[in-house]
Amino acid sequence: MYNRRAADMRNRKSRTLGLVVTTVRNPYFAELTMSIEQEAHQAGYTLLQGYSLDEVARQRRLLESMSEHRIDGLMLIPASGSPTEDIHETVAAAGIPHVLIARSIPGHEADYVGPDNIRSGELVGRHLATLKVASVAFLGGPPVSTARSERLDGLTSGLRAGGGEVSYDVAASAAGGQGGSELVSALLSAGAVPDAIVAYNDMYAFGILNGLRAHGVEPGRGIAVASFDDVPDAAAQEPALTSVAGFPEQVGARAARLLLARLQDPARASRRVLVTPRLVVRESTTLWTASVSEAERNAS
Amino acid sequence: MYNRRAADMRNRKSRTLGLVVTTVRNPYFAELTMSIEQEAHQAGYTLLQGYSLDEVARQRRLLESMSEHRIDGLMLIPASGSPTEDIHETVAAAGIPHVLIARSIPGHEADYVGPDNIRSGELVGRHLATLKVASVAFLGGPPVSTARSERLDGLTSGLRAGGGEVSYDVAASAAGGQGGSELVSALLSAGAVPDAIVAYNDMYAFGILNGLRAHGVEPGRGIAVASFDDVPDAAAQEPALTSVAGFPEQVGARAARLLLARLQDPARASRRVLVTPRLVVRESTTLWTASVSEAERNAS
DNA sequence: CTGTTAGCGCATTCAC
DNA sequence: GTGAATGCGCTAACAG
Repeated sequence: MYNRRAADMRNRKSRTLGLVVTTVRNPYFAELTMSIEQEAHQAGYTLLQGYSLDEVARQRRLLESMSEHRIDGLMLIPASGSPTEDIHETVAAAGIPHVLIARSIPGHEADYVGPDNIRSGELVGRHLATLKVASVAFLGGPPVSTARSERLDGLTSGLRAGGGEVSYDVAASAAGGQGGSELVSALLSAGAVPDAIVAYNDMYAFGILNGLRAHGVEPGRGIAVASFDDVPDAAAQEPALTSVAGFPEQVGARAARLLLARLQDPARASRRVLVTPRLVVRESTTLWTASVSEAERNAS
Repeated sequence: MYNRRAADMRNRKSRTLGLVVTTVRNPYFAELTMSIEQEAHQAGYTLLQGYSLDEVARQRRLLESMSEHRIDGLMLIPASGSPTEDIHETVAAAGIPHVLIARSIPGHEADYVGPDNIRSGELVGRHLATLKVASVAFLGGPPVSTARSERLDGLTSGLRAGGGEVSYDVAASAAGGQGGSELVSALLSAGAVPDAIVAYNDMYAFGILNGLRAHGVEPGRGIAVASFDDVPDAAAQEPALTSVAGFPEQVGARAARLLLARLQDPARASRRVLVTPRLVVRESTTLWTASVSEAERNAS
């Protein structure tokens, strides 16, 4: 049987790409991963995959290992708090082209593909403003993550642009390994009862829906809930979850193609590709609208 | 930087393992995959991964590609209907040790690790018999799959062993690309109203719960629903889903370790490892019990 | 056009 | 002990 490795060694390439993601437990990343594999396989590359579990140490070992294995290029969803040195000392030092996905690394110049988190946040903010929501809490997400801060920034500016007064202001609490349910408990038992909760992503939102119920608050009606990613299960929640679609297949495909393009032309300027998001409005926020209008009718 | 590929070529090894799964959209396989990666990485191997999408043609291309890349060993969740020739002509011909996971290939002698599907089916069968369920429909799953037929066989024998009379008998309909919701529609509009529906796995079961509601049947109370895998979301369903836990982390870890052991000793006899399942009883079946006792009380 | 050779980057072997 | 040659399986360049 043909030994491609020997041939590749002669040609000084490996026909192999690396993909490091944090986890594939999140359906968004699962979809992203499958999309990338499709694209890579179609282009004649095989995929070396690893999971960082969002731990920089593990990520570093994976990057070293993949660099030693001489991947031709790398796609990486950076673990939160990834030091730019880790990338430099491993892949960059070995001259391996790479594209960052979904999260960028501050101060690290590189190709990037991800959903447009700022616009995503704005979409949610404007929507909530339309509902006359007066206080919002932002819950969940890795403590340090560009995706998280972008979504939060977008949310804030969207609320303002929508003309809503956010008196309670956007209280943001990140997850130190906690799930949505625990975050809600912490929020409510601190005495805070916002009109709406915006979750970092659907995984947190699902926990938040349960957490609210556990505290006797009817999710959607008592407190509006919105989120990001629009994973398939979002539509199946009770109440169905308002979420901003992030199109993981598109993000994955464009990331893979961007890397392939760079392999052709290593000198090209680094690009930043933002996938346009779409807000999908469902009961978890519209129910709250209804309750407000009711209250208003009662008041007048 | 150290070039492991050159070293490996000299040593006639690649320190690389292959993993081919059908999809990682199913959380069961996602967990399995992550568990395998952990184990492989810890043993100093990197993982070449591919998704067959349950298509034999795609699987074949992946196996060829991985064989050419000289993986030291392979872990495979066979696409349904995989011909044993495909394995032989690719990995076996190249002398690559491999272990099959979750599904076996009839007539193919190889290491195997998976949940004990027969016992899993029996657990569900006995449970339903206890509830005095008199008719059962088995829905979903790849048309040809050892996992599916094993679960079905176990279910049937479990129902019998539990002393239940299964008058409606176990009507089994496999999924030709259809989801749980469509399968329920087909079943009900054919005039069949079983006491219980057993799904091939949780993914189908989730669709079935929705399908039942769409047809005005309250899932759990009107028709009991049980399933396999016990994915995290199973407990979060409304009603919470009775399911047989299949412990994907355990299956993955044991598969990886079995492969690593074979790499040490290629001559050893092939083994068949079955992970012991556990039935997790929840409302989707216990509600039905309640409704039956009520009906009996009313009758007497 | 077909057959031979040199070298990709290592580890192993042999000579010194 | 240190240092130079050999070969893993290919492909490209070269010679016949």
